[in-house]
Amino acid sequence: MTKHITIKDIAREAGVSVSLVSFVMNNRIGADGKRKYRVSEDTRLRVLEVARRLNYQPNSAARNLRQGRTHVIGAVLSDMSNIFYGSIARQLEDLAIAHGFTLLIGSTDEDPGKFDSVVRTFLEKDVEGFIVVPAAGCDETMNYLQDAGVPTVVIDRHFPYLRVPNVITDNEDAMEKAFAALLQQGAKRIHMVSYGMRISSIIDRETAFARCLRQSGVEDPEGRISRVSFDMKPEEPGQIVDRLLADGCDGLVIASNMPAVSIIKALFRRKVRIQKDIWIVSFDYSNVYGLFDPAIPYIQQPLAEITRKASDILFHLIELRNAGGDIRGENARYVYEGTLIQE
Amino acid sequence: MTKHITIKDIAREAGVSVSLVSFVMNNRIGADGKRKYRVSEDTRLRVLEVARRLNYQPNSAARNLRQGRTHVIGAVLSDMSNIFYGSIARQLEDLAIAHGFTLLIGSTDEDPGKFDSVVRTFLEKDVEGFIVVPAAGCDETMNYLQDAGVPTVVIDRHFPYLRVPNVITDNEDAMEKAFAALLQQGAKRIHMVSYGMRISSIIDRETAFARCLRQSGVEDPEGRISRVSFDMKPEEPGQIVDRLLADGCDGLVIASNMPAVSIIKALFRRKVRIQKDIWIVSFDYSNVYGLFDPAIPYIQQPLAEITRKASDILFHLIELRNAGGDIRGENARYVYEGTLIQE
DNA sequence: CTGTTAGCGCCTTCAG
DNA sequence: CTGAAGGCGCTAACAG
Repeated sequence: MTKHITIKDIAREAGVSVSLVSFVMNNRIGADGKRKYRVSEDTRLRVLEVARRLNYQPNSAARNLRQGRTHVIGAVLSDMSNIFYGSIARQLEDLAIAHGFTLLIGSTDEDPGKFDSVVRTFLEKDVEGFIVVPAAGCDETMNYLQDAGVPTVVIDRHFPYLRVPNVITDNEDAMEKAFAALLQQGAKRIHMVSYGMRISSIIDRETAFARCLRQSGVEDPEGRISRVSFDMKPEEPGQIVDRLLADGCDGLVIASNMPAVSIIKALFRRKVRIQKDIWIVSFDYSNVYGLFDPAIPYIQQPLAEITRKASDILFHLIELRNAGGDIRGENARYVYEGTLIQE
Repeated sequence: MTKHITIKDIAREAGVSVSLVSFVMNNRIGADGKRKYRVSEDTRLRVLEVARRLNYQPNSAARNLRQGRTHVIGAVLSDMSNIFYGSIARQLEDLAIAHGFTLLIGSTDEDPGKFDSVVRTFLEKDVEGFIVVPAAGCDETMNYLQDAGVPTVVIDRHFPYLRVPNVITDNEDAMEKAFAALLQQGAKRIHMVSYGMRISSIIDRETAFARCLRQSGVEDPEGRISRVSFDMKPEEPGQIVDRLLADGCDGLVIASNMPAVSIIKALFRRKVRIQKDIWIVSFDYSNVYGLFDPAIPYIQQPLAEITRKASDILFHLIELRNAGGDIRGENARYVYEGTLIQE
């Protein structure tokens, strides 16, 4: 059992008072270039020396209690074992560190119940703010965060009735790019494989897809959209592929990387020649796209920009709030363009 | 700025003392089926009602300070945007929640400097224990954790000189299985692509590979091992593949999923027919393996068992330590078998 | 069954 | 430039 060293121990050892130790430890240089506290160089060095010798570790619980701050933020994501969210988590981690914060990460599995429980847990840990990917049906929790004035930024999706800052990709525009790529390949009978989840990113992609189809003279776009569930059952991809093939589909947009992998495998097993018998364009990176000739193009979201912007906003809100401001009402929306990539 | 409700507010509102409120909030039922504190049902309900009405949120900083516990553990991993570690992180998250803990996750990028800085940050946040994937060269930090008696479990790798509990896959055995699969396919000239990092998992796989080769009559196994760096440069895979092909390689073990994807892509671009001109067996899951016929077999590590065992041990150590025990010296080692999977 | 009280470690005014 | 002292919110003796 390690006995924890406190500033008291240091004070005794250095022959000064606890407050002096505290002064030394927090002697940041203010905006005016002057030090916050005036301590003689002599005692400063002595205290520092003792602290190092005793291997002093400040107790954050005490500091948190005293200052009402934790320097922790929370990221509430869909599932960090999915590479898309794993990358987001990783980038947010680096950004948090750069701002002197620590990042808590929670997965919701697109379940509003889990979403709520992650948020409550993090709130109990006194996170100072959130970056969230809201699950479908989590309105109540989001409203709570908004009403409570907890600094929160929504990414990846938008929430029409929610007045919080929002950073996303322009999904309708992205779909138009994907669709155009298929047309250019000469695809005549284009289908889409989407998610059943009613979240804005997916809905926007579907909306744009339907519009594109109509512009190509298709009257019933809905008949060209197949949907898989988030926790994909093993038989789903095969069933969908059979339906697509029966309909003579020769061009396919897939709305996300997870279903893309499954659909591509199902096609592969049926000996369908990908990028020959059927042209595919997908959303979000997967390492399988490069294994075809030509490679499967995909829409790349500017995750670096998105995470960057989101964390900038969040840290700004946190500052604002700590300065006593009311942040409710801050609800700017930032939309970035996706890029069609072909490896 | 939300005014925080404290037990004091509740006490005033409910007309009782703060301690009674505290009793009510912490009135867990002990192992003996009896409550820890005796509070009349009447006041209990009244307090609970007021707490709910005022939307009371306990202040964890104060609680942490008082009890010296945070109910937070840290996972120090290589890079959570890699699916292998992302899955581990995700499973550890669920296990932590199940034990009433919250998980902090940090990435090291296999850099001992980052490793150290993540550990220090988490220590400052008063984590109660660690599950770590040690980077090569992080001995100093690990020694510190060991000496300080911080509950720590090492996974994925082992550290010969370190006396902390360890949960890993039997990598030598796994390599034997992988090698046997290649022999069975009739491969005559077998190579290995490995990582340059000197971490035990990789070393063990290389050792077993060399042994297998020698048993097949190859005198210079080292000449059959190519190594890529962790932050793989774009040209590396192509250069390695060219070397393999020049040597007439017809069987290949790849020591990890990340290089596997790159090597497979490089072979693909050179029109080498995978599982025909050259047989591949890999380690750890990737979704590209299933896109070949037959699928590329791979060694699957029992991550669920490993994370489960590791967290069981960790929570046990934490309990022990909180009961005043000295946990230094606990250094059991648990080794699980990998499985050769072919989709 | 209920109330009083003493800190947990730290920061920060207020005096000297 | 330095020291003393109060208190952040909560828990756990200790009294009643």
